[in-house]
Amino acid sequence: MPTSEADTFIARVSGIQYGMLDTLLGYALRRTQLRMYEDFIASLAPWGITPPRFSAMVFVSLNPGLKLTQLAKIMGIARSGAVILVDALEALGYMVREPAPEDRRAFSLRLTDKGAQDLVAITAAVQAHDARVSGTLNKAEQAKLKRLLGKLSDATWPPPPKTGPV
Amino acid sequence: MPTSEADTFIARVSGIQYGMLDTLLGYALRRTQLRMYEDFIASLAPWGITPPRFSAMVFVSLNPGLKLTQLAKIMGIARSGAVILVDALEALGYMVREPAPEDRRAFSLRLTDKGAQDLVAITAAVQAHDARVSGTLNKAEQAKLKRLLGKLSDATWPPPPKTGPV
DNA sequence: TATTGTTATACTCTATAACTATA
DNA sequence: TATAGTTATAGAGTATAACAATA
Repeated sequence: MPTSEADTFIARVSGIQYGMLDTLLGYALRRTQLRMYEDFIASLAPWGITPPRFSAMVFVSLNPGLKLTQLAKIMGIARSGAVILVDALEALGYMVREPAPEDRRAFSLRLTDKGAQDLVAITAAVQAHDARVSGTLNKAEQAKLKRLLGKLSDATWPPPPKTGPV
Repeated sequence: MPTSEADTFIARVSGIQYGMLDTLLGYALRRTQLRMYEDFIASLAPWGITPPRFSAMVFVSLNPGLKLTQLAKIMGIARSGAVILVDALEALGYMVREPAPEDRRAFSLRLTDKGAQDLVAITAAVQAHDARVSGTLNKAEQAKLKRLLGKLSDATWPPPPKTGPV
């Protein structure tokens, strides 16, 4: 959420030269994502839900019995990060660790009843947020944008060259 | 850059249900931006340049005499963040604070000779990174994607509703 | 030996608030 | 009084590394 001194939203400032920044896909992506992330936080503040927490709830909801290590892998974070994430969702009363029957080292994750119930409203709020922001574009544009982002993020990219300063 | 245990890149895991996450613009944006940010860091590692540092160098280069407070506003960060950013660029020998003639409280920022020189190579590396990643899409798709992102991020969004848990 | 979850620790990036010197 | 830059401090979020229990 915007705060007193610093707006996380990178508003365009008139009279300032942006130069080649305006030609970069990465800069456009960064501006958009930063602003949308901020709107997500503001929209979900009543539930204490952040984007990673929401993703974790959805994954556990649709893939019950998920282990911490699997969740970490799916979300692209370290296991220690998954521990903290699950701790937070447990503290919110949304998730629990249960002993895994087949592996006494591991825990199976599942949503609590409260978690499953609240996830309905949370999901609706997330969808409303996403639709409200997307509403700036028409339906065809929204579909096009999602398709292009999906194509870009799922593609194999050539590795960065090993070059550097002379 | 990918590390031993945790890939920051959120790779899609087969056999996992993603549910409505795959319908969200925000999720697609997050996945793409995270991966591209990581590629930027890897590509610019030889110079110690991160996306915010690059932006700051470009802004100061094109808008010489910029004050710290202005830089903070342009970049959407707090003044204390701008201090740290400029400190880092000063430590790299790329930027200096100069007394502002018209206001003895303020500093004018400018690039050092080294900063201006290296910015040429750095800019080329950034453009190469951006083009390499964008190369997954054809030229028309790249243009379309940038246009849609620009339209989305520059638009005025309706504010989040004040609703919450019952 | 390898893996699971955990803890300890640290680093980055961001923020707020209080301070100082000017305006 | 208000503003520019600074400093102190803290809170997310991320990481690595080492550990105990179990495979």
